[in-house]
Amino acid sequence: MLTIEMDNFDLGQICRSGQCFRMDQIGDDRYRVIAGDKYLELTQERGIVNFFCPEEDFIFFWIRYFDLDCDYSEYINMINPRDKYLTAAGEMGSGIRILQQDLWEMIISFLISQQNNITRIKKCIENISREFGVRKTSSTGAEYYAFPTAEALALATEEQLRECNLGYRAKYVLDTARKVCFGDISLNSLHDMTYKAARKELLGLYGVGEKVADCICLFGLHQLDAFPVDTHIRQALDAHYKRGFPNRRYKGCRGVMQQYIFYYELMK
DNA sequence: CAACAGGGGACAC
DNA sequence: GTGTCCCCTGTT
Repeated sequence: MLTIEMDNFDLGQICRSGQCFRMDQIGDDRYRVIAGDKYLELTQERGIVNFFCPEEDFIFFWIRYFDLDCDYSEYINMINPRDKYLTAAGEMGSGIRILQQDLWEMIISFLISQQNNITRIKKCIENISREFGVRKTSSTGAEYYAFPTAEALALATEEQLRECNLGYRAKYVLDTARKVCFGDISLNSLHDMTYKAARKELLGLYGVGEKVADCICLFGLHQLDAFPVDTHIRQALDAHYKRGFPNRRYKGCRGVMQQYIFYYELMK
């Protein structure tokens, strides 16, 4: 077990913010995360966070995953004090982090997310992981299924994916898995692109529209300027930013502000 | 039982 | 850019 003390870090907020569909609260202060083929349980009391994993995984995986090298008070302090709405949102979600999740996992997860609610998205992802992912045992002895690889999903049939409750999204997932396998799109190269270029590339995938592309950029490529606009954000923007969101001021971290707004709308 | 909405997107005009 | 269909599933 590893213990750290961390500011602007709240597992409950991160969990509820809904960026990770495989993060769950499993006890009063205890959470579980499955990311790629990795498993982690962790607890938090105030600023003290306990990671139940080998030190190696913490250093080479979870630090990056939870963006622990980044001081989020800098984002909070960037908020215009005269913007009462965003100030309140930042206070409510001050412990949120933009997780650095796996690109492939984000592409599939947000393909599934369209016209869908979080409970069902989670079920769908557990279903495809159970069907097509590798069964593993964590260092703490927990059994879980890794997120399925592109190769595994490319070999699936649309019917099998529909049985995982994906509905009409099954064909999107299948098409994308095959494109990745055949090299029609290089996931590695997306990491080297600008936000604009990566977004454009992602929009070429069947089933990926602007909102989904921005979610993938934000959570899978850590492009912090990506600003996904869903129905909730749309309503918030219409209500509080009738002359448009101050994009100039928050250039480079618009996605962080989006998360504060999204969480605030969810929780207030 | 029917209606409806849930973190959209494709496609045709 | 607007409208229409998609036709999924859980909830009301």
